[in-house]
Parts: sequence; structure tokens; C-alpha cells
Amino acid sequence: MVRLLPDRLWAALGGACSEVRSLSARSVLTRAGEPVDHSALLIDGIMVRYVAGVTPATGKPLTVALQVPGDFVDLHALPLGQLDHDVCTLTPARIAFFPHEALRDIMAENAEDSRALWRLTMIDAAIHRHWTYRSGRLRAMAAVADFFCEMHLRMLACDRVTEQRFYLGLMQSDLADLVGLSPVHVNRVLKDLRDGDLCVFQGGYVEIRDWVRLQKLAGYDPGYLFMDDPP
Amino acid sequence: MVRLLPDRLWAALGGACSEVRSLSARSVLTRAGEPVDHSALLIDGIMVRYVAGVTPATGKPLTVALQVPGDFVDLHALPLGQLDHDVCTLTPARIAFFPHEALRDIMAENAEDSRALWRLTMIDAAIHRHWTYRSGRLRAMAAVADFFCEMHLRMLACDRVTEQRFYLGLMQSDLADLVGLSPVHVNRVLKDLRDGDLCVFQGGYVEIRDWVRLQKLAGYDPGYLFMDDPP
DNA sequence: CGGACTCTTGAAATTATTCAATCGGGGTGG
DNA sequence: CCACCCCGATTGAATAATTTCAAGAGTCCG
Repeated sequence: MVRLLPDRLWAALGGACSEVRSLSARSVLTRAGEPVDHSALLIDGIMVRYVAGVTPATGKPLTVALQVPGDFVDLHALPLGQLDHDVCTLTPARIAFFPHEALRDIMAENAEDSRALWRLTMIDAAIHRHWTYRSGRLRAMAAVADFFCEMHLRMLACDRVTEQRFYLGLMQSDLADLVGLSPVHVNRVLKDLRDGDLCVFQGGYVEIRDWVRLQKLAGYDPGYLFMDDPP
Repeated sequence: MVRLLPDRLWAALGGACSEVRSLSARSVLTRAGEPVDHSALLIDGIMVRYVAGVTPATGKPLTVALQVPGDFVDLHALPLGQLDHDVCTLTPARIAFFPHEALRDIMAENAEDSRALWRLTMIDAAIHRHWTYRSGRLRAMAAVADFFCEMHLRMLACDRVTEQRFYLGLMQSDLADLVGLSPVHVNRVLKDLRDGDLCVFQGGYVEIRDWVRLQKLAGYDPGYLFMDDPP
């Protein structure tokens, strides 16, 4: 479930978990700037991380990451002590909490486990870089296709894909937010993808109709996900 | 110089350094996918990290990070073993190398040092998020202003600003790459910034003429840099 | 049945890209 | 010293991509 954690670390985490909680859809877990003394692992559901603009012109928050089951959603807060962004649920979610103190103990205990945790956050960073690439270089159509490609692979990895379909709980306006486009334009792009029988976005579900063409359209290379890589 | 590293770690790094090397401008330090067994600290100069597209349509590389003196340029490779992006010099640079083995020893020795290194990479990640925000939400003018605001603060922090001027060694086409715009459009934006007496970009130098208005134009909030934050 | 949403579509306005040409400075060789 | 050349910067004009504004259609729910 979690991306390739060593068994020993996995066992240690089992003992370090302080609480498992269920959150409703669209609720806030952590706000930017709040001191944080624990981190959370997403067991089930989809969560998002977003940064907010400051002035009215730039004020709308922008989604900068999306987390799938098996991801730590706010492990970045362990070395930082606080976050620069908000962390929220998209769908109803179940999350496991780990006090930072317990995580620090695990890290002090075993250097390899320590790097394994670090590694998870470095994969997050690689994904951040890809998202920057996506909004900097890709046109609307390719950007949306690229996003669907990434989510398809990540949802496959945590076993949340059935018959080429997976549930993200996103509305069109959320998707617009993710890729940095206007909702109206996203709507037209989705229509094109649907008409081209590449993929269908509906009711919070994404259905991949033609993986090969979708990947080609986006020019997608999943190397940055480090999926087939030994820890 | 390095962002708020504990003295003890700083001393330990002194002993762990295997080599100091000078690189010429526009040379490659590390390529994506190559196995890496050491990381480098930038002592002097400017370096960039960029990801490459795959298909012809998306093929041009996009700059995803820019490093100033005091930054580790490829510390992400320590937990990952390889990078998903290329690391190159922009200006002539001096860099100090640290074998991963030595860094692992430091981390095994002291958990606090371990988190301090991790923390550096987490600030990188926060900057990545801001860059995603920049290209996703900001218009050309605001995006360029935002970039100059960030670099101004970071260059101040490593003491590379004289009379509101600092050297990045960027050409207009590099800047276009950074913010995800066409070179021609960047040229026009720069003209507007110059005509408005906000800032001047010339000969690889950036001169901040009116910090307050520039910051306001970009809606800039430097919280994500974690500059006034205890480690 | 009446909201309150979300999605969809059209048309106009804006923003950014592309293409194409010109300008200008810094070197180099004659 | 000067003519030439190269490369980056600059500008204009045409095109394309995207946003904004505005209006309607479908759906869910009280």
C-alpha cells in the first residue's frame, strides 16, 4: 500500500500509530502555519493540499498535490514543524495519525527507516516538479490528459482501479483548480477527451478509455513516480 | 550561508566534504536517471534543475528550480539514489561534494542533524509548490514579478545583493523557460516592468527598483521560504 | 415545486504564441 | 581601425489559446 516501505518500518509504524480517524468529505485536516506535532497516513479516500494566493487577483487557492491511499499526507511537517499549505479531504477519508515524537523515535532507532520516510517526501517533491512542468509547459488538453495518466498509475499502485475506472471525488471546478485553467475551459477539454473516446470524467469518476492514446497525447513518462525502484 | 543549519551539523559537514570543484557556466552536473552516490552544496554561482518533456510537442525542458549559494543542489538524490531531473550550472560555480556514505554516517550519528538535512529538502519542496502555484495561477506579469521577488529574498539571504541588484546569469529565453511563457512574451513583460520602473532585467542582472510595488503586483508572500523559522 | 448546484454552450474580450523582420552590441579577422 | 557576423533583444502583425460573461439545461434535495 505505502510505496515500498521496508517491512521493519511498516511494523514499527504499526506500533507508533496513536489514532485512526474518519473524516467527512471536504473537511480540513491542517491549515497553513499551524504548529503540527503529528503526521497522518491516508488509509482510504482522497485528500488534497493547496496553497492560497494573497491578493484578490491571485486569491483563489490552487491545488498543489493530491494524495491517494497509502500516502502520508503531511509528512513534510515533521522536519518543518508547520506547513505552508492546507491539507483537506476531497472524499470521506480514513487516516492514521502518528505523533512526531514516535516517528522521531523510529528514525533514531534505524537509519534505514529514517531514509525510507525521507524518501516518501522526496517522491512528493518529484511529483511537485512534474506538476510545475505540467502547468508550465503543457497545453490544456495535454495537461488534463497528463493529470489523468498520473492518477491512473497512482490509483493502480494502491489498487483503487476497477475496469479502468477510479474515483477521485473531483468536480470540474476542482479539476480546473488542479491544472490551473478556468472551469469553462476544462469543461470543453473534457468534452474533447470524451468525444475522442480517450477518457470520461463524470460523477467524480475517471474512466480511462484508451490508455495508449491518452499517454501519447500527454507525452507522459512516469519516471518521476519512482514506482519500480528499490528503496 | 546554508539556511539555518545547526553548528554541529555544519562542523560535521566540514569533515565529510570529499572535494571542492569549479564548474564552468552552462555545464551539466547530474543527469536524470543516472545513479548518484554523492550530493553537492553550491558555494558560489547559480544552478538550475530542469525536467525534460518527452514528445516533440512537449519536448523542451522546463526549469523547475533555481539554486543559490548555500543550497544543496541535489540532496534529493540521497534518499532516492537517482534524480528525475537534470542539474546544471547557469553561471560559473563552485561546489562542495559530499559522498552519500559520509552523509549517512552523519545522519546515523545524530537524529537532529538528520532532520536538519531533511528539512532543507522540504524547503525545496515548499518552493516547488510555490512554483506550481506561480505557473498555475499567476498571469505573465505577476508571475515574472513573483519570480523576481523570490530570488531577491533568497539572494539577500545568502548575501548576494548589492544596491538592490543581483546576478543570476539568465537570458530572456531562460526566464521564459522558468515561468513557462514564450520568449517574446517575456520580453514584453520585462519592458512593462522596466517602463513601470518596478525592476530591470539586463545582462543577467536583476535590479529591484521598487520592492513594495513589485511585491504588491505579484501578491507575494514569502512564508513558504521558511526563512525566519527555527530549525 | 422551488432552490441550489453543477455542467454545458455561445459569443466576445483578453492574453499569449507564432512568425517574421529589424536592431544593437561584442567579438573577430582582415 | 573597420567591416562583418552572430546572437540576443526588440517590435509588429497575424493567429491561436484561454478567460470572462452570460444564459440555459439537468439534477438532486428539501
